[in-house]
Amino acid sequence: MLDQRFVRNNPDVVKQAAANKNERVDVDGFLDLDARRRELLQASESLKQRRNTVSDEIARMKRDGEDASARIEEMREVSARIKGIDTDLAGLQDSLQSVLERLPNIPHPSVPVGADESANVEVRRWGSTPEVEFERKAHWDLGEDLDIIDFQRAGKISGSHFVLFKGEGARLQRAMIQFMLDLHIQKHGYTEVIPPYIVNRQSMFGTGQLPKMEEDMYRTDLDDLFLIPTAEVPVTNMHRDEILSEDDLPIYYTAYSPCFRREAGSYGRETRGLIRVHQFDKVEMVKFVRPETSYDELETLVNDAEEVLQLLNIPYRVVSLSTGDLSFAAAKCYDLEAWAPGIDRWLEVSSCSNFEDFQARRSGIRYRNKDGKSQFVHTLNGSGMGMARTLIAVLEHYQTGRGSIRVPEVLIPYMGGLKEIG
RNA sequence: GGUGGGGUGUCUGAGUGGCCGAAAGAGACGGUCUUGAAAACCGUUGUACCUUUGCGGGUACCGUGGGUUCGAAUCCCACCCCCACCGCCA
Repeated sequence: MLDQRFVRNNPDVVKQAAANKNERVDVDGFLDLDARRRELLQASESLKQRRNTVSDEIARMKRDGEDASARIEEMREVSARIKGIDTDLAGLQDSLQSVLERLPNIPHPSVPVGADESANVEVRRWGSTPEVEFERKAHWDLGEDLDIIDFQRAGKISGSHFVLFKGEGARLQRAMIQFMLDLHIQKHGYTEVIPPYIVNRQSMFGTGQLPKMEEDMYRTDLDDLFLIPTAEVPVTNMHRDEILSEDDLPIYYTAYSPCFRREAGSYGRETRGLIRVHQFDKVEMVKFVRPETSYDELETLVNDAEEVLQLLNIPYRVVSLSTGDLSFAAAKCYDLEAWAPGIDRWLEVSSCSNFEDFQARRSGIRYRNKDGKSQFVHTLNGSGMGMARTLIAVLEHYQTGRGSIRVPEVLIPYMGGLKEIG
């Protein structure tokens, strides 16, 4: 959420930011409501001041045994007027709030301006795919041939775009999760958490999924709870409505969780196999930091994510998302795209974002600085990595001419010494 | 699901209709003392919003939302959350 006063004083900045993010917002309507609100507020507050003064007077008169009935009668009227104004005011506040919570975050000046992903800028590239003398298979064929991924039965159990991993496929996935968590905990200094995977409405609002993305999430109607689309939600909300001490910062958390996404209306493009599924596993990293450090923290966050791919020896590129591709809450975002040689394309396997104080303001995450003043922290998060797609890259990259999959060096200990699948 | 207890500021915790934005303690910050530190003592210390060029002025906030009242942290209603016990399920 943006600061209301900031919107009032910088309407053009907000409009431009929204336009660059392809969001339709009614900033002028907001300014209108905002002006009317202040007018009513002043009226209400000066009446309340009068009421408070006279109420004190009434109290005094009663103590002194004087007759206060005339004043009481007068205040009865004043209170009625206040009530009327406050009702209107509450309506205005609601409208104002709903505009405000739909205003997207302002992109950082370093973010390339552009309509969509075609304006994204490649920042760097790492690794290479060795030439092979055989035709590489796509992961869906590898998965079926080796009997480690079962799309058919997943469809029967749950529906299309669900997956079932089996045998060494399941173990490989678990090994990757374990490896990533250990890396972030031991080498990068993150604290592991296992959060709830089902969260309430307020948590979804805090990180910015609501109100915009309600259609994209699974909800339990009876309790009005949501299945998390990413561990970012529960982990960021750990410190909702808290005031942290400056000494606590920065805070780094990493969490494994399954992620649930309805992906309403997003099919049609190539989404076969594991590319876009309703449930996948992910290791997430979340940071709470002092504002002045957040862009440096973003860089190290990306580096932490990159190291996963480097250790897996998967070629990838780092892309700075353009304004049009940037999510609602993000001020800046780098995607990590791994190369999948079987399907011959780059796959987004990680997204690392700085939200600045956008999420913190929505969810009341502050810290007390050295001067004793409380202010909003900056929050960041990044995947390290998203499992299904990273698995695609591993399968397609490590396949052999014999149809088997070599186990990446770093995963062998996590696979009980197994060096090859199939 | 039932019964009982409870949600107050950064924290602990008092307060049951007006003099309560709220005692007390802790913490934090500043000072005195000290070679330095600790202790002791003194002082300061909530947030948001409106208004003002500034000094300042004002309003609201005691889980959330309503209600009663001239006036609510305090009384009434509903809801949410936490704790304990019981029931049910694993």
